[in-house]
Amino acid sequence: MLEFAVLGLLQEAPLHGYELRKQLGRRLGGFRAFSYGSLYPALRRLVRAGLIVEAGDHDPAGSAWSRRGRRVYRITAEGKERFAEMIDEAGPQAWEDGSFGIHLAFFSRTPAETRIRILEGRRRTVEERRDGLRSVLNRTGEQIDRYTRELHRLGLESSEREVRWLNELIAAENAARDGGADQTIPGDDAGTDEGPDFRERQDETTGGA
Amino acid sequence: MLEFAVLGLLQEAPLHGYELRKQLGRRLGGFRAFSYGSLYPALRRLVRAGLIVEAGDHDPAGSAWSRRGRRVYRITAEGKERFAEMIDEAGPQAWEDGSFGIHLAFFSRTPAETRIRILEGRRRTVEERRDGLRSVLNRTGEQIDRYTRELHRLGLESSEREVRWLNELIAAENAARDGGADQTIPGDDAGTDEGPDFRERQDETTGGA
DNA sequence: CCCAGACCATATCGGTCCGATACATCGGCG
DNA sequence: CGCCGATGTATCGGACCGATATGGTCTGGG
Repeated sequence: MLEFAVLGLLQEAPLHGYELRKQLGRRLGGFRAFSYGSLYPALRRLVRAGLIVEAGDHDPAGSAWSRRGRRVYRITAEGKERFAEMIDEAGPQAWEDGSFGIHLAFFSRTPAETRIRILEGRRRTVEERRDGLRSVLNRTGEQIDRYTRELHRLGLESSEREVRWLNELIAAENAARDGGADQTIPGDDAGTDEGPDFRERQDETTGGA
Repeated sequence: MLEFAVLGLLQEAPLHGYELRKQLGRRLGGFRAFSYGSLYPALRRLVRAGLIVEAGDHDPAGSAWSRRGRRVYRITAEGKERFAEMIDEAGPQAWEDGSFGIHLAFFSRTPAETRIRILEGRRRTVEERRDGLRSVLNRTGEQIDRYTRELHRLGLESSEREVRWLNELIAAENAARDGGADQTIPGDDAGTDEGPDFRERQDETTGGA
């Protein structure tokens, strides 16, 4: 997953580790974060696989200095190929929370068809969770712990909200496909849906910013 | 974290690995899940540390059979002690998403004082994330990717929602402390708090699907 | 009656990722 | 001038996941 994200970012500009991590954190909006303990080994793996190369130190921002010790990486042709493959391989794991966010963060490099496939897969996942929670909350009159119940309630609201959000995105994708290059989200008529709010699942971690 | 959860669950009843995992998943409402690859080694660790012991196979449900091969664990006195200590040690990591959910799932075994400390810590964490996202969304007119932006929007809404949820819980804790044994969530007036805090409390049901 | 398929149950292995930490350099600020 | 905070690379131990292996037991259908 990290490797996928790195490949995606390097496609836009050559970067060094430190910067890569910051950008990634920003891009994912705290949805997921990666530590150096993951990043540096990943970079080495990617170099070994020939998907990226260590480039000379061109400071991309054109700043005056060229710090010693920093290693700037650039994506190779094989890297771009591999990235495209990975998008295409987008399977069930892609709708499982962590991967979903990362895929979404690189959606502009993803064919529309795949985008919809991923969004719908994610929706299915979240709907299942939502239904499970809903039935648990409805079923039991009073056998479960109050705090557990609150956790369920938060989870349910989150799922409902996320489904709604996904419906908006899916509708926008369809509209864009049919209509043309429209970028705005339609008024709403994702319909069929309910209330407020979302929430992610496990993980999440902090985030930069 | 897993060890904490196991200790918490075994405090209610002796269980074997498989059942432990199911209960844990239910209890956390999908908020977090643990795999056998984590669970079994954890159980061995806990046994080695003397916090739990392998008990004879009393089928707790009183079912007729007593499956061969299953290993039922019971918490020891040291285990209970350790669990209490762990609750007390609840530090910053406890408001970081994963741990928060687990702590909350065992809140009924947590002293009210600690409960509030954890809830407020979590609120602080979420508020920071929320504010970060909010400023990112406000600041940039049009420099970031549409999908990234959507991710941010979802994150922001969930943070806002969670802060509100936390405020309800905190208010309930305070009310319970002042008032008495009241279990219901009061109208609301966490006071001193940020912005728009109205909220309808309708019972969802959401009809549909 | 027997076998298939679903669920119960324990266990291990390889791998990803986190958290802490170490160690340098650089730019300011008092 | 000395210290601090950000920049930057790197490693190590450990937690946890996902796939997989290996069996046992229950249920039901032909």
